[in-house]
This record gives sequence, structure tokens and C-alpha cells, in this order.
Amino acid sequence: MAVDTRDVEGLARIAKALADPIRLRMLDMLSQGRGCCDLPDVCTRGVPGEGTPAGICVCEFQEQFGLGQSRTSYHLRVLREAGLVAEEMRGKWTFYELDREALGRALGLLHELAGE
Amino acid sequence: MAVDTRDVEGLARIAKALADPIRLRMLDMLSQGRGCCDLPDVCTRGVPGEGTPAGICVCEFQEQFGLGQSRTSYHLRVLREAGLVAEEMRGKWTFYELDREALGRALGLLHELAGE
DNA sequence: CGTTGACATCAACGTACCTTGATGTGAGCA
DNA sequence: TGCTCACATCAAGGTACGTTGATGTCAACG
Repeated sequence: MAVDTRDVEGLARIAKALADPIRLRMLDMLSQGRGCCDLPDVCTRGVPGEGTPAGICVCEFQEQFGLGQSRTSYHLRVLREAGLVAEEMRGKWTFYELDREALGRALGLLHELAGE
Repeated sequence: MAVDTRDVEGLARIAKALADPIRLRMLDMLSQGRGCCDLPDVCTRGVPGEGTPAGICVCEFQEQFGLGQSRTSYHLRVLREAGLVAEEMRGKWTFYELDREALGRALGLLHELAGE
């Protein structure tokens, strides 16, 4: 077997996180890295902490996909628990950032599994 | 958005097919391409049709993973319906083969989505 | 302090998924 | 023809997943 059994379990968990159009588009949005925010009256101003946060805040996902708050939060949690995104809390906002390394590892395993 | 909406739907369906350890190991086994069969008294002999079949027959998946017949058939069907494997029927045996191109396309999309 | 805004989490519901045993199908052999 | 073998498919059950509305938490602002 080309791929270790332990890897297979982890890969399956990541694939499960990828198995939803909303979450794929969230990842796509994150990979574009177009920081947060263009929206007025939201997290553009008043973000405490040093410098501009790297990720995208929850409100922008909601806005972008027209999702309810709970639904948005749920899908972000799935991505977080799969280790595909990291969260950074700033004041009352939460910013999500793509973990490119984790995604890269998963893709590497898939390539290995596909026989290069 | 880097990835087309239509692609996202297809990619989600493929990711769903990948979201199970058994199916990942099946794909792994297929990518090894170690034809069928080393087992005695099974599809080694008596396969009608021209030449040696390219894929792996169902009985070998059963043997390899210790799965029931129905369960084996179910997971192979999921992979087939996702377009990741192709089936070739020979006499009373069915041989499954990895569709490397389909898997490659999915991986390409994922790379694109990950921002290269 | 009390309020508000951003978000997480819970509870409930419908749906899809996975497993198992039973039944169906079609090829090959006697 | 009748049997068997390899496999597909069905039916029923449990479990996980996705959606929605309600409630909880915590920071910022007055």
C-alpha cells in the first residue's frame, strides 16, 4: 500500500470537510486572500490588536454567500476541525485564515495515492 | 472566485466519494495497478475475453479488506458513480480500474482552489 | 452596569450515508 | 435444464450530516 493507514483516516476526514460546495467556496475565497473587508460599517474599522488581521471575518462569508449566521458558523467550524483553517479572534470579530500547509499535505497524500 | 461554480459542485461530489477510509484504500490499491489476481481458485483462471483484464476484481477487494460482498459492492458503486473508477465485465467477474484522468482533474481543481 | 453587535453553540428536524441480510441476475459448468 | 458462483441491488436499521431558530458568551460602547 502506497499510503499509510493512519494517513488514510486523516485524509478521509479532510475529504469529508471538502465534500460540500459551500465549504469549497469558502476555501476558495480564503485562498484568494483578499483580506477583510470592503464592507462599510463592519470589521473594517475598530479592529483592536496589532496590524491588519490576515484572514476573513465571518460576517463577510455571510454577506458573500447569503447564508444565515448559524449556518455560516457551522461550516467554518467543520473546516476548522478538519484543520484546514485557523481562527484569529480580534475584539468581537473572528477572522479565518487558510492553512495552506495542511491543505498542501492533503493534496500531497492524494497525489501519492493517485500514483503521482 | 478562482474556481467555477459548476466545478465546485463536481468537486464536492468527488470529495464525498473520497471521504471514506475504505474507498481511499480501494483507490490506493487500484493505483498500485497490481492486476488481478494472486489468489488461487479465483479470477486468475478462466477469464474469457482478450488478454488480461486491466483492473482488480471485486473478490480481491473483499479478500483484501475482509468486507462483506454487499458492502464491497456498495463502495465500488460510490466510486463508479463519482467517475473515479471504470468497470470492465468479464464473464462472471467484474474488474475495476482507476480513472487516473478523472482523479487528476479533481486534484488540479483542488490545487487551483488552494491557490497553486 | 446595561445594551448591542458578532459570533458560538444547542436542540430539533429532515435527509443522506453506511452497514447488514435477503433477493435478483446473468455467466459458466454439469 | 438445473445448479453454482460472482456480483448487483433492495429493504431496513442505525448513525452522521446540514439547516433552522433559539439561547449563550463575550467584547465594545454608552
